Amino acid sequence: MWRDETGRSLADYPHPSVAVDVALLTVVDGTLHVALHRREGHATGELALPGTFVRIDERLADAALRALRDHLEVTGRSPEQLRVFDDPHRDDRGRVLAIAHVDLVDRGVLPTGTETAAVDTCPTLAFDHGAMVAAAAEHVRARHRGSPDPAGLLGAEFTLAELQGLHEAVAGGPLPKDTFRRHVLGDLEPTGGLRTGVVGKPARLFRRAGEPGQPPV
Amino acid sequence: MWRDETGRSLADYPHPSVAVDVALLTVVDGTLHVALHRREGHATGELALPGTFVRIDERLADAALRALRDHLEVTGRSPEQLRVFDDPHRDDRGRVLAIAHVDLVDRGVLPTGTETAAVDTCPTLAFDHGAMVAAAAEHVRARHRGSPDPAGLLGAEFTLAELQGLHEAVAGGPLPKDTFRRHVLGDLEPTGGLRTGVVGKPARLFRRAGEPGQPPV
DNA sequence: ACAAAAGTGTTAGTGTTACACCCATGT
DNA sequence: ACATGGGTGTAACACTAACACTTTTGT
Repeated sequence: MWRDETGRSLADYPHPSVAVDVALLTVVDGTLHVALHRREGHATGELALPGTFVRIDERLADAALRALRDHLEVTGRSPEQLRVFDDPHRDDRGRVLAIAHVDLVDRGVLPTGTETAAVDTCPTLAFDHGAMVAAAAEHVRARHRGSPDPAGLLGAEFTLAELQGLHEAVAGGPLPKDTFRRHVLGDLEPTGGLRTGVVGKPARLFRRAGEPGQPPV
Repeated sequence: MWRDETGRSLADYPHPSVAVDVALLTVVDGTLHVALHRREGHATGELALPGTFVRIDERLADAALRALRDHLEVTGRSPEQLRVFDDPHRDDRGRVLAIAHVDLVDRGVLPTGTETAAVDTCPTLAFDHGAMVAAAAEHVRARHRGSPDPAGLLGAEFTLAELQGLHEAVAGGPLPKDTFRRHVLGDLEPTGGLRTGVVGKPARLFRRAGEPGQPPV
């Protein structure tokens, strides 16, 4: 264990606690929602993002996964770091830095009954979690403007209509059909399959370019 | 002071220390450089970014300013948060999370004799500071692709040639003159002044649109 | 036959790139 | 006069947005 010239280790100096919070976004009824839970312990009953304190030997990503597991019973995702929230009074238990994370998942990975709220009409949340939700929504919206289904919600194969539905839900409004198709087509390749069975012309299936599927001959 | 049900405060739980590090970028000889210093105390003699531990009641921005003042004698800037570096073994004194920051300043604000290194051919640095420099360079390059002189290095008035020189230094390569002018012209307004005295046609002076100068009648 | 959904042709407008050239000044 | 650096005209090309249309299915 390292000691400084006065014999103290790093932990002997007073320093902020560190928490992670995760804005787990999902699409419900065609609009972007965030998964919430009701706090127990401190601030009992308030709606909040799943979060936890970072243990001394834990990576941020692992702490974020632990928060999702403990508060929402969700596993196996990979939240992305957003930024640090550092208002000295954001938590009245003491000085706590919070590192906000985001991820976007299919509704199916949330246990039935999980509480969610639309990101654009979010109720008051504990701490500064409202600001985190806003930052998270802005983040995923920016990513979805740049590439088709960056979070891989749709699985390996999907139709252009399914993809457009997802992007409209994320963006929070309708997108023009023809422009949207031509915009994303460059990043997709047809699998050759068709989605059939419903009324209307069968839709071609696509996958993101450069993914498994048939490897090139 | 808040206590949990076992009578402990937050500080009684073992938790990571938190540091800030600042990649202070500047332009030297037409290329993007980063200001460095030689460490004293732990890791004596190694080249590193200016950094410091965050005090328990201090905001990240204030800690970053303190690091700049103590290690580089630079004051009055406003570094921007980049992201958290959290490898558990990045500091052999114990568990230390580092929140990297960036800023871009005129060479003139650095005391003469300040050590700098070109970001693209950076020597080995202490901790994971090499990765921070790479992230910082990518960040300012992205910002400079989007708007003219976002850091305000050039002051209130400048010619298009001066602006282009700055952007070429940041980008790390030449930019086509005519395209560059037309690209930035939408975000600038002419002040009416001319830069004269040197050989060649006098250059018009510009300012960023929506800044002091003459207020509209 | 008809509704529903997929998919395309076309056009107008806008932005990008690069070539070439003209303009105003100091020496 | 001429070198130096500032500034612009123009044409090819690509991208975007919107309209209207054709195609292929289930009922």
